[in-house]
Amino acid sequence: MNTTSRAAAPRRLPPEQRERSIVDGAIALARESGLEALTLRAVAAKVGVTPALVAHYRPVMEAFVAEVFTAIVAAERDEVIASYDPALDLRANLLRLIETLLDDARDDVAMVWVQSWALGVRNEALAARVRAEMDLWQTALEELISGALAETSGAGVDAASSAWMLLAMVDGMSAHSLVRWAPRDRAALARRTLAAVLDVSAETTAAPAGIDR
Amino acid sequence: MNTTSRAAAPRRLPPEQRERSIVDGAIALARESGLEALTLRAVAAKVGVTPALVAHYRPVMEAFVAEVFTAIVAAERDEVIASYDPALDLRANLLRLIETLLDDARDDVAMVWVQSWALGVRNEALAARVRAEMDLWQTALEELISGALAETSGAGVDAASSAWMLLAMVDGMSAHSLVRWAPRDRAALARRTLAAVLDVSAETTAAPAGIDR
DNA sequence: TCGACTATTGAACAGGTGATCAACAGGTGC
DNA sequence: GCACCTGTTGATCACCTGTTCAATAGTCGA
Repeated sequence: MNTTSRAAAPRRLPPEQRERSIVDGAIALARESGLEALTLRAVAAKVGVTPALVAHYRPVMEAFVAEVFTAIVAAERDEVIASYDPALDLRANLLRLIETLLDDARDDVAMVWVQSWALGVRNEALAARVRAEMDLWQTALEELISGALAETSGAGVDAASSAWMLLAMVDGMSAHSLVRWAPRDRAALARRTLAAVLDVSAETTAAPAGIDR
Repeated sequence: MNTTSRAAAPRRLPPEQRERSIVDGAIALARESGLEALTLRAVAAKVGVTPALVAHYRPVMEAFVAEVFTAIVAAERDEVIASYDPALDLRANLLRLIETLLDDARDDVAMVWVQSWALGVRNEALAARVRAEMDLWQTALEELISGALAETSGAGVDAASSAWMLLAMVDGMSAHSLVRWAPRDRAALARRTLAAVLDVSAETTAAPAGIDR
């Protein structure tokens, strides 16, 4: 009932099925305990097989870590981006997006990201995947932002660098949350973050909850 | 001429001197290769002594890592804060500060920070030190920012949350730099970052324009 | 039913980690 | 010059890591 959550799998599975089982187990493990917890033996225990079998399906652990990273963050990105609500304007959607990314419930993915930057220093395969995923985030955000700027009167604001700043800010806050260093009101911070990035006066939203001063 | 940069130390040293030698070696090693490289044997090799001697002076490695972290980032903070130039106004000083923090030359300290967040998940002693250092940064920045806001017309901007955002943004960019994901012009980004945090129109040069909505 | 194919295992390897401790040896005081 | 004190070492422990490979055993087709 702890780490060995999955019962020992049936003795012999078709390769595709076993492979999926191992990859899924690794993804679940990384979500729970971070990318650093992805050891051959830990994955094997999680899935209920021998370390040698994990090594059989994923011979190079470094590459496996990179693969798991991509699977996790790509899924998250798809999910977050897909939660776009056409009924709302772009600015409201952006705010929702930031709130989602800063949500405590996403601390598992935050841990994966932070560890990916640290591990990327010595795992170049991982670093390349990290850059690719960040490019995708940057592109997606830039698109949303330039749309939001067009809605409001955001002339003179560079959407690309806004996206860059937004990513940096969200990622920085994620990193901080790993050591539990966070401000009291994350929602207020999300609004302030958006305002800062879109370079508008702090209180645009007519403040249903005044941010304070 | 490589990692064993220091010649083997004289056979027997007074404890304070030996201790300092070991701590200094560990700090140098962490700067070069990150906190994760701080192993008993690596530090010993760096200083030119036996692993057992390192363990003798620092019996618990986890605590030693936390200590080295504090030494490195506290020194950096002191240095950066001390480079305040009274001849310039506060905003200019803030800009210089951001530029300094984003400078490539500080990638070593950036690596220490990012690894500290990742390691802090499992090293609570380290996490506590990290929070303490971040508090000090936050306080120092908040002071500078509130001063800058008083100089210019920064009414309505909350200095505390500005400091928070600035830290997040700088830290996020540091994390990104570890996997070499960075924009071309860091100086321009520093200006844009400052403008965003102080909540002023994006292009202070071009559009001193009215902040609309 | 039996053979072939192959998924899976157990065991071992070489290398890494932090930590411990009896024994050695340099320096100082007598 | 000798003895004590203690800084320092070498060896060893238990445990971790990824990787390899011969041997086992499940399953399917003939």
